[in-house]
Amino acid sequence: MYRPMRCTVSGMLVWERPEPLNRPVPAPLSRERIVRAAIQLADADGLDAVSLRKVATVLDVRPMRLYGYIASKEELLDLMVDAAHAEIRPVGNSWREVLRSLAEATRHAAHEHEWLADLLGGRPQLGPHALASGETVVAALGDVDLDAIMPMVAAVNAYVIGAVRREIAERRAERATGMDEKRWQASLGPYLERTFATGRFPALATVVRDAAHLDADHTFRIGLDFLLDGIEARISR
Amino acid sequence: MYRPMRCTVSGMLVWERPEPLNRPVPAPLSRERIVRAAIQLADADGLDAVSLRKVATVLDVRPMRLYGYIASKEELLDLMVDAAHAEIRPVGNSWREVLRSLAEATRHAAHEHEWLADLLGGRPQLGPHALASGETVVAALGDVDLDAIMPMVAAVNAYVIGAVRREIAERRAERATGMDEKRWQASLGPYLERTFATGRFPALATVVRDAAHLDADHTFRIGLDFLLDGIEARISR
DNA sequence: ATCGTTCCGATACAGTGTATCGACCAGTAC
DNA sequence: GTACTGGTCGATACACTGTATCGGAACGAT
Repeated sequence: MYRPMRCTVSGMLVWERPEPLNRPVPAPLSRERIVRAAIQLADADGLDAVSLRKVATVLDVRPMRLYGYIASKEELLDLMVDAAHAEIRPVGNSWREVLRSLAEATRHAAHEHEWLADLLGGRPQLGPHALASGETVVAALGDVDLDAIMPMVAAVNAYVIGAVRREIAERRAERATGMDEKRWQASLGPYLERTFATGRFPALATVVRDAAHLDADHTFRIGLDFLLDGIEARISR
Repeated sequence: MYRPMRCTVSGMLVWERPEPLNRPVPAPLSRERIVRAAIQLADADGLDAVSLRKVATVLDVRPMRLYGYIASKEELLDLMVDAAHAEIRPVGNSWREVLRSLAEATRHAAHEHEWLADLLGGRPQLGPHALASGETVVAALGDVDLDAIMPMVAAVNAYVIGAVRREIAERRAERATGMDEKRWQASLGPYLERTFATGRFPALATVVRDAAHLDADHTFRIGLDFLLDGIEARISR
């Protein structure tokens, strides 16, 4: 930017040298661009692929430049999580609809950004978009007893975080083994089979072998229904 | 070990040289010792303090030695989590007692090993101790409909994971700010106050300011009660 | 004694987050 | 025009990470 044009490469005068084509004024840096670049990397190759150097490279900038906008990598991760919260917009008329919508929207966001599962619940979420989600939910719970609101929302959030984490963890495990051998029987099936064959976990073996296996959607919704039913029972008491 | 004793340091003959004092045969390496060392580091300084080099140093061993016992750092973390599951021994006679015990025991373990909160739910837990916990729980649920067991346990586990994560995250935030300024009003209180003063989150502000604030124990138990109530309603239907 | 074979672990590599500080800039005074 | 100054920016450096590689030592067989 401040650098003087001392680049008379190969002796050509300015008049002969063609205008540099693809060197428009690089869009000025901003937290938003940084976070977008980081999210793009994380979406593509997972959270481990997010390094300040790679982010800087994507933005065609030197790494230390980023420290003008964020104080540490952790802050960048916080910003990423808050950006994800921008996509979580619960809707609904009753408290039950809103809480269910909150849960589904969070799960949906984690499906689109698997790295979110690694970050959710890891640090307090106080960014503007997270607070906006909270505001929407709480506002829709206007007819609920004031002291009951926090516990309700906290419980639903806790359930969602745990459920989504396990879901994503399993999805990754299946991808890691199942990609190689079509069915995820590859290494987990046999391993469990062998382990159960030892007879040390008879009850567990029975459940895993004989009980109905629900898919991820149903499992999530059943747990959520448990919770919402329990909440309903308590607040209408 | 195989190295010949070529260390006639300073020319003293064997007869004059004192026996090396604190060099007993180093207890033979084992996964258990490695995991214990890793847990010791994590308990003391958090998960980030666990590096293969530091673990090796604690065991007075060269880093690459560890790869004879584990294939990657990730495996070490898996072993740590399974070791933690050894301390999770749910008890109880009814399904409700057992599930509550499972939840409380998991929470207790995470309080003693905060790093557990970072790892819980991050990967499928299939180690022997984790399976043993599962076996205990499932065995105590013998009188419950077979197809209902998995969803029940999964829901409780999901809730616990999310609740514990948030709890530990908040505890850390309080420690980080509160240690410096006695009360955690240090930076969060004022920040929230300022944010709410903008009037953009009126409903949230009302709840945070006017609603009763429960402590961590109550919050956890209330959410758990919601869930258990909901489960009870469904299975006795 | 010599040759394979095996396996251990020192070294090396490619990468990380970030502290430091020299270089360079605009602005001011003369 | 020149000299100085105050402040900012980012190249370099540092300490550290997980792990691939492969020279060489140890051992069994010939």
